[in-house]
Amino acid sequence: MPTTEKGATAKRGAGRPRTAVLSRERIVEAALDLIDEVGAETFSVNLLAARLGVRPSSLYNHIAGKDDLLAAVQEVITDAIDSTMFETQPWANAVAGWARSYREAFIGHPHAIPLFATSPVAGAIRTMEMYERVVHGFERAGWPLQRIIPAIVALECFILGSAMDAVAPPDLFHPGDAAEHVPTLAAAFAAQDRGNGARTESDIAFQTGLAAMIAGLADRDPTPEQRQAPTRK
Amino acid sequence: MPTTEKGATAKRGAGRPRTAVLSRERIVEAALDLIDEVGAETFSVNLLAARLGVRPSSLYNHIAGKDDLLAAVQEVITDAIDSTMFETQPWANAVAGWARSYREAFIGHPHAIPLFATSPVAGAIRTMEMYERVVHGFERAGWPLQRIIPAIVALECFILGSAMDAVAPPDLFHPGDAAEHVPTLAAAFAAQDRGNGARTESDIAFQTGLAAMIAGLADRDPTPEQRQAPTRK
DNA sequence: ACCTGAACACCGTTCAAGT
DNA sequence: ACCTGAACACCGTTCAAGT
Repeated sequence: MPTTEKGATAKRGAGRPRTAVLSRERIVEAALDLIDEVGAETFSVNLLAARLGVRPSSLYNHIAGKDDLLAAVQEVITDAIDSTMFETQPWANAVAGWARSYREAFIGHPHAIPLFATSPVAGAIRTMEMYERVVHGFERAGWPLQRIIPAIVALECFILGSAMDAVAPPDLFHPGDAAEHVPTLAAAFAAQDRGNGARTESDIAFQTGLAAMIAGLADRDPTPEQRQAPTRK
Repeated sequence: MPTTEKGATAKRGAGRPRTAVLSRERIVEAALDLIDEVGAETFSVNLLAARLGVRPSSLYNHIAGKDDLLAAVQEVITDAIDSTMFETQPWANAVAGWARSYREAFIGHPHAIPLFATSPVAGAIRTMEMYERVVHGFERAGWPLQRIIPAIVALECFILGSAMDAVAPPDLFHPGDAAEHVPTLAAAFAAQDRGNGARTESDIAFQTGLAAMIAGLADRDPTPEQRQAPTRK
């Protein structure tokens, strides 16, 4: 309903309209909505144009092409990641909060994950600023400078992998008919800890892995802060 | 060179050839080769047909469609994952070896990772057998049954995320022109531990994260085996 | 400046017609 | 049974023509 403002339903003839019906912002917004609805592989420029009530060729007055459009969509998503906790909280808490926010930003747009996990962040200034805060948080916690980037990259690998997992069809590896051939797997599957509340299996695996990774990172490279205040219960 | 056997260069007329020029196996093999070469998004059925010296419609005598073809390609890749170490080695060593093999199987076919990370493994019997071995290895190491699946899922999230990272363009987050605005990030980037040998930044991040995760998992849920023989140096 | 409309070379898939 | 060839409804993109 937000796309209809004033008589956008009437057919437009050729030529420049009195007031522009498109803008880069409106296009990027609609693209993200469409990706969320139909998925990255179903998404197409033609489909987006139809959704905007416009000819496909019209979009090229505002975007350089599909790649340019997808890069803009990516920035919208990463803008939702909260990294301010690195300025206020102890290291382990900040990492945990940032990781959760990071994962949730991509879970909010599930279909976009495989689209962006491998594409570069060329010139995304706000994304850089996020990393600045994160690195600074590690530094203040006493981490030796040369080990910060590998630790952050490792965390991101886990976070993005977890976001993909959260989006995958549930019970991806359910033994099903083959249960007799793989009895131990079937038993572990049936017995698995599913938590007590609204947490999904993917949420539980994420918490398990995140806690393990933070503990392992802190343990392997202990800092004064970590030694005096181990945050795991 | 393995695709040319006997005069496959000559043009074929219409009608059934004396000996079949295609087979499901040959098609799947060629599809994986083509994905490796041109990437998942450039890959197309038409392109594959051209590579096989055949009309696109010919493929549909052997495959049900593109989805069926990609599922078959996926099984070829996962077959390369070695999980036998769970039958011979202590838990931490087995997990580390399996994880490395898992990551390498996907790194061997980089362009296939985003293609398969979210798609189901419907009826892939050999994949199930791998999980049977892995779960059994956890069980023998003393893991409580209900915690095994979440731990394995967490490991897989990290492994697949790491494989994607290994494939991404290097220095994805290099500050570049923005170095002045993000001085701490720039310093950490310049100082980062790049190892001494042929290891890439992605390899180092993987080893960092894997060691942390294994240590964290063992520490959080200690088993007799882990307590008596901590394998981290 | 910003939209339409026609065109281009693609894409995955179907199906009748050949042998 | 297994390939060709023509056809279908798509895809991303370009560009002249309108206003």
